[in-house]
Amino acid sequence: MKKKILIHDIAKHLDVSIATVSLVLNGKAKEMRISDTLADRVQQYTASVGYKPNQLAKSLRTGKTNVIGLMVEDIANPFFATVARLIEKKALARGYHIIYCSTNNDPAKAQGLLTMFQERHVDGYILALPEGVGSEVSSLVRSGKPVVLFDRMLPDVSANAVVVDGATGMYEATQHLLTQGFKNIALVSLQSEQQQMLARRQGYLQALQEQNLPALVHTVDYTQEPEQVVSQIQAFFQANPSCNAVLFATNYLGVHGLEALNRLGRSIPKHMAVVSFDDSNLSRLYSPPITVVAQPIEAMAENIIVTLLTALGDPLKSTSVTQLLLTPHLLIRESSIRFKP
Amino acid sequence: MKKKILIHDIAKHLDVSIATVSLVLNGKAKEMRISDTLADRVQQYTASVGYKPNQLAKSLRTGKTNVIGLMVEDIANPFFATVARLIEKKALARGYHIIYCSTNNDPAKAQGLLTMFQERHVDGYILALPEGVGSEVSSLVRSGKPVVLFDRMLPDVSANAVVVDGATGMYEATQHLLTQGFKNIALVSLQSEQQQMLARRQGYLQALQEQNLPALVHTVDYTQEPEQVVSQIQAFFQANPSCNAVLFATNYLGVHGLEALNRLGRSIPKHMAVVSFDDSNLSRLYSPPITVVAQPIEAMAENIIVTLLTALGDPLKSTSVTQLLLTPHLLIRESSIRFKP
DNA sequence: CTGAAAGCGCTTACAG
DNA sequence: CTGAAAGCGCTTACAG
Repeated sequence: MKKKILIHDIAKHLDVSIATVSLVLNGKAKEMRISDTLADRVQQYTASVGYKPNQLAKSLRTGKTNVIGLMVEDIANPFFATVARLIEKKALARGYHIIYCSTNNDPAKAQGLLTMFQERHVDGYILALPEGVGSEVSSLVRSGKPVVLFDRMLPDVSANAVVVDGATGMYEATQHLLTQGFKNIALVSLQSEQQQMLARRQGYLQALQEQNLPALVHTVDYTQEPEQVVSQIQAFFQANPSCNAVLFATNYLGVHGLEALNRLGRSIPKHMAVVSFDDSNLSRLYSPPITVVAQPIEAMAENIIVTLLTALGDPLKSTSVTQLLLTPHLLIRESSIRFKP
Repeated sequence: MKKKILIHDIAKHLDVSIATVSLVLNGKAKEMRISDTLADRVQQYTASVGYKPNQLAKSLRTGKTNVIGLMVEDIANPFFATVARLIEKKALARGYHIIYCSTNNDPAKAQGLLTMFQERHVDGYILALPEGVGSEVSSLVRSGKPVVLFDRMLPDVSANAVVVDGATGMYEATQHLLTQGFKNIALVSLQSEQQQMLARRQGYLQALQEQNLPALVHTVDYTQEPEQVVSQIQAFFQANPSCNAVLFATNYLGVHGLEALNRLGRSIPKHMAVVSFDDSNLSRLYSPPITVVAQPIEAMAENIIVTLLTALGDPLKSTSVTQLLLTPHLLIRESSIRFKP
């Protein structure tokens, strides 16, 4: 770590003005008709001494930080972790860095983090938010800041969004179970009015309705301890002995649901057919392997970052809102195939 | 989003000098003997208008950003994701924010990210690094920046570190298998000279040596595609038919190793006893549940953040280096219990 | 107790 | 083509 070298030092050494150095470094040499010879000398020298402009000063002056704020529900959730990793990679390739935060689905925390992002002057926002922060996001969007919602939209908020068509995903998953001959299909979902949860439930309900079959929905309070969640799901299965197929609306529920079935000694798919939302190592390697509605994570990440960069590109064009609905795909595995003894 | 309000605005409105406002806001009112009455007025007013100082300007001036750079191998790896979430939470409670990055174990990428952290003027560094960046880290430490290495140390680098005693963890795991009566125990590890990998292997070797039993180590090239990793492990098992117990040195290897055993139709623990490093949902819920060497993640996160904050507190005390070796614990599950027909 | 002023390190009109 | 100067928004000696 040598002493930090400043633009002033390099200007002095090269015997040119600070402006010249700055202009060259910011690619405005041509524009300002600085001679190629001089520009080259500046480039050479700055590279040789490894000069790095102070980003703080630069940001203060230009109002740009090259930082994107990314808010997820829980960074330790494999779905969000994978999206985060892909976004980070793609953003980095475009010169942007990512600050992550987990909201844990707490609106107060999400609000605090939103404020923090503003204080840090992030250039753009990528958000998977809990309910109850609609007005904050609306004013953020109105202020002209590039915002992309993902995983879930917010009711009454007109912002860019990249989400998966959970309704169709669940509709197809339910139809698949029906085709297999199951008639008593339950849905285990969250006690949440989040848009993506409603959509998933909606797909399930529609498929059953079309066949005039009864629905059976159990919602779990996710603020409880994991242990409680498991026993709650256990109790639900015990209270509904005729139910022989179940859809878990999130991978979080899938994990705890499998544990519950385990404890009850119900074998899959013999006693209970299972489909979960989100693919994972667990689903793939479980015995039997679990059928899942897989989200197109790579495509989500790509679309999120492209949408955000577009908005960053023309801040004035913020009047037009892009909302993308990506199609998930059903990965059929053993857990949902009708058991033939 | 109203117009951004500045310290100048509030000074004018209160008819005091900018300095007064700044001093009060930074808790130096007493020190500068500003009257309580005035101080209160300032507090009241700034709170009422929701004034937030521009962090960029503040940082430029003070040289402090309240940002900590966290570098992990892969944020989508459950171990690192969990550590990251805990660190984020604990840091936030102390007023620090986290920037994460994944190195993917690539020294060039790690080096680039290190430079980026410096450009962003992070106040402190929390690093799980690949091999080959020792000199960069050494000069960082020498420059007086607070650094905490975790998960793995770097050879010849004298820096704060919080790591798990993998040697003991693996030693105990191997002993457990020996106690169960297994004599042909293999280790599947990574083609890597990273310190924590060497330690884990070392624990395994020592346990076998004490019993005069032969070791059987297979190392996997982790830069390959997942599919290749699986088939490589498969081939290893096929080439060593007498091997009836295996230790996987990371959860990444555990996942692929289970897949390999699956494909070979080897049942656990009947044909092959299994122990993996790192606990996970998969290990817990697998059939049979997998015995693991679990890292004390919560304790790691706490010690990391405390060590870093201590270093941030007295930058001069950077002469003393804290290196913590935490003890992992063996969670014995069915996968390693000698099969009794 | 308080105000005027320098300075953190940069970018960018503006005038030559 | 290039230089002097203002200004991004703050903090903090320094002088009163």
